[in-house]
This record gives sequence, C-alpha cells and structure tokens, in this order.
Amino acid sequence: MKNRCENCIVRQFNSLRAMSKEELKRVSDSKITKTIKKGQAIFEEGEKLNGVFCVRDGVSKLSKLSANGKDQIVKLASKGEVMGQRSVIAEESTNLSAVAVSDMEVCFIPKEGIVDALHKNPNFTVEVLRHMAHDLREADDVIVNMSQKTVKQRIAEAFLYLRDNFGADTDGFLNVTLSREDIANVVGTATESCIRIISEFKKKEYIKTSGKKIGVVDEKKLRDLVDGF
Amino acid sequence: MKNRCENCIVRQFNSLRAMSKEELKRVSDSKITKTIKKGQAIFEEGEKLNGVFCVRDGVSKLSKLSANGKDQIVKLASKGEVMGQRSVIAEESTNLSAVAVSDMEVCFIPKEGIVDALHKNPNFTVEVLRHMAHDLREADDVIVNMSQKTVKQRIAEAFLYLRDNFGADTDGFLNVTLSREDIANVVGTATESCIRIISEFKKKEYIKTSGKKIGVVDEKKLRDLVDGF
DNA sequence: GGCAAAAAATGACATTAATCAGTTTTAAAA
DNA sequence: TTTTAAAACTGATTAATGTCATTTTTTGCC
Repeated sequence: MKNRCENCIVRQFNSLRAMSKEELKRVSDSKITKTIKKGQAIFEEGEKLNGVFCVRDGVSKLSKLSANGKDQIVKLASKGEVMGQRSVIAEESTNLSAVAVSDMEVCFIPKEGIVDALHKNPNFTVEVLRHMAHDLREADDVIVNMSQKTVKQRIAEAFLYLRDNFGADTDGFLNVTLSREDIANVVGTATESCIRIISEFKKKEYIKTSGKKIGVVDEKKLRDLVDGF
Repeated sequence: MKNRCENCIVRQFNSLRAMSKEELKRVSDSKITKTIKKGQAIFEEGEKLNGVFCVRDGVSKLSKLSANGKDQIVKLASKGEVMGQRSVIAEESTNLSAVAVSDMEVCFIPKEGIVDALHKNPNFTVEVLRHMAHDLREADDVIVNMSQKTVKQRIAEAFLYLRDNFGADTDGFLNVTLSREDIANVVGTATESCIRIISEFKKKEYIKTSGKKIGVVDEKKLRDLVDGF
C-alpha cells in the first residue's frame, strides 16, 4: 500500500500532525480508504461511530435534521478536515449527518488508535483541544450571525465564505457547487427565499451564475451588505 | 485561607476534578477569589485572558456584540462552570464578554497552572476535551434552533431551559432572573417582540410573573409549542 | 416619600421571509 | 432520443417579526 498517512499531505491541516511516528504508523495500518459518490451518506445522525473520517478529497456537508423536517447544514468539511471526532471523544452518538456534496475520498480511522493517542500523547491531545476550541469559537460566530443578520446578509456572507475557504476557478466560479436547497440549508432559510435573493444578487451584478455554478463578482458590495453598509 | 480548591464543592462539576492533588494545590495557591456585583463585567470581548474564571456562586451571561449593536447571549454560566478556557487554550483573545447577571463569587485561576496541567496530565486534558466536545454539540443544537424555530418557540424553550438548568424556588419562580432585554438577547429577537410573547404566554397561562420573576405554569403546553405541537 | 431614570408594556405600521401554487428549465433514466 | 423526475424559478398571499413612538410601571436614590 502506498497511501501511508505519514506521507499524506492532508495531515498538514489537522491534529494528526501532532502524533508520534509510531502512533501514526498504527493509524496508517488500521485505516481504510473509501471512495464516496456525490450524494452518498458517510454517516447519519444518531449513529455510533467507531472511528473518525479524514477527508482526502471532495467536500461533505455536516447537517442536522430539525423538528420541522428541514436539514440545517452546520459545517462543510473539505480536504484535511476530520469528521466525527466529537462523537468519538465524547463517546456519544453523532449529532450530525455527513453527506458528500461532491465525489469524495475519505479515510476511516478506527477509534482505538485515536483514543489511545489521546491518553498517551499530551501534545496530540492539546492539539485536538486547540482545534476544538477554535471550532467552538466559530460556532459562536455562527450563532450570532443566525440570530442577528437578515437572510440576505447571511447569503452574501455564505458566498464570501465559500470563496475564501474553498476557492474559485480561473473564471471566478466557486469550487464548491451547492444546490439552491443546500445553500438555503446553510443559511437557514426557505429554498424559495434563497433563490429569490440569488436572482436579485445576479440582477445587481454582485454575483454571476453559469448553470449551478456561482461566482463572486462584486466582493465589496457583498461585504458592505454583510456589514450593514 | 480556608477556601482551598481541594475542598471546593464546585470542582465536582468541572474538569478540575481530573487534576492531581499536586496540580490542584498549585492552582489553589495561585487563585484569587473575587466578588462581583450584579451588572459588573468580568471580562470583555477582545481581551487577552491570563487565566480562567471558575464560578462559585451566581450567574454570568456570556455574550458577543453583533454588527447592529445588539448583544447576543451565547451561554449562561453558573456554579461550577469555567469561563475563558477557550481563550486560554487557543491562545487567542476572548470572543465573548462576561457580565454578572446576579451577584457572584468567582475564582480567577492564572493560566500557568492550567496550561501546565494540560501538557502533563493527559487525564485532565481528555476531561477538558470531553467537556468541550459536549459544548460544541450544544452549540450545534443552538444553531439549528436559531435558524429553524420561531421566536415564540425559542422563548418557550428558553423558559424550560432556565428552569431545568437553574431550577425554581418553592413558588415555582425561576432562580435566574433576567431582564426582558436579556431574554430577548438569549433568543435573538427584539426586546419588544420578546415582551409581547411573554404577555401572550401569561395570558394563556403557560407562565406566571411576579415583578421580574417568571415561573413555568404549563410545562406541557410550552413543550408542545417548542416541538411544533 | 418623592423624584428621576430605567425597564416594561402597548399600539400602529413597515419590512422580511415563509408558504402555496404553479411554470420553466435542467438533468437523468429508459 | 424521448420521457420523466428533479431542480430552479416566479408570482401572489399570508404570517412573523422588527421598528418607532408613546405610555405605564418599576426601581434606585436623595
């Protein structure tokens, strides 16, 4: 097998880089690489996870079903991100579902290697902790945005976020392509409202579209809108 | 000094219980106990914290100022909770302000003792990690509630939450007393809307009020409302 | 106890966003 | 290619919530 974690570029981006050589070797020996097709589920809300998933390629949406039957997308995970760690660490079933938004390649890492390293390698644990502290801070920001910003502001922000975090191609179109429904589920609004606002942004030339693809055209205008002028 | 952390009942509720005798002794020797008056700030958004605050008595609101000038209350911390750990762990300035909602007694624990234990005592680190994983999960739930539930549902839920987490006195009134503005800032709505809904709940006899105090009267009705009937 | 200031409450109105119903477009399958 | 289903879009309407203005009540203070 040539795909050793030790050589995996993706490790740069997550807490695994704080593991010792031996720990990483063990992880590498026990991991299973999977190919996931767009639209396929990686795990579902309520499941007990026996390990974590490390994203090598592609993007996954992490969402939670609300009482009214709508999915709320809480996070988008891409290259380097580890999914399911919360569940493994807290020894609870997951509170989120993970579904591929594009074709993906992920590595499943059985929890034993992770849990063991957590108890034996303080550097690794602190690294994971740091990462989680950061996630928590981001979650606070999301809460504030959700409750204090209008749908229009949240959609504008989402486009800027997507571009800054996942990049754009040479023509300026976002690398991640989400359906209108998914965008609506990210910002927490009705699909129709989302579509209407996208049309409006397009008419005002804040963004451009080509099929499902969306591109940021006028960053400043979008930014001003987010900040309330 | 008689207030040793080793004997502090509050420790039961937080990660400090995973510290070794020696570590705890050190923390106890370096801590400073403070009395905070209702309305007073403990720390402000953007500050660099040199330690964490352990709540011995009273309740504090943790909030974040949004672009439109409104405070969003992200969490209420009471007996046993540790505030500011995220900032210390991630070595970033705080993203939240902490203001006393009632008269409080808190212990300030300089970060050195904490950081040291994090690097040397894996049990402690894992305990902190577990706690944070739990907080993150809760934050996800808040995000979903904020975006998918109506203001009415969120207010109903807030009352149930306050009663379940902070209790009620013998007359059935909540132990934590928040101003209408604070309640509005917890659920993320305008103060007037909040007041209107409180009046409605009172008229329908879901809750009762006495001055600022609020009591849950019809738990089932509130619960049904939260769950969408 | 009386005064000033803050908090709570209410009404009228404007705005935002959800819902329902339907059409057009796109993508996928037979 | 044709057919069908899903996704994107549009319009009309309704419901929820925010805003502004004003009054009433409560609270802290001298």
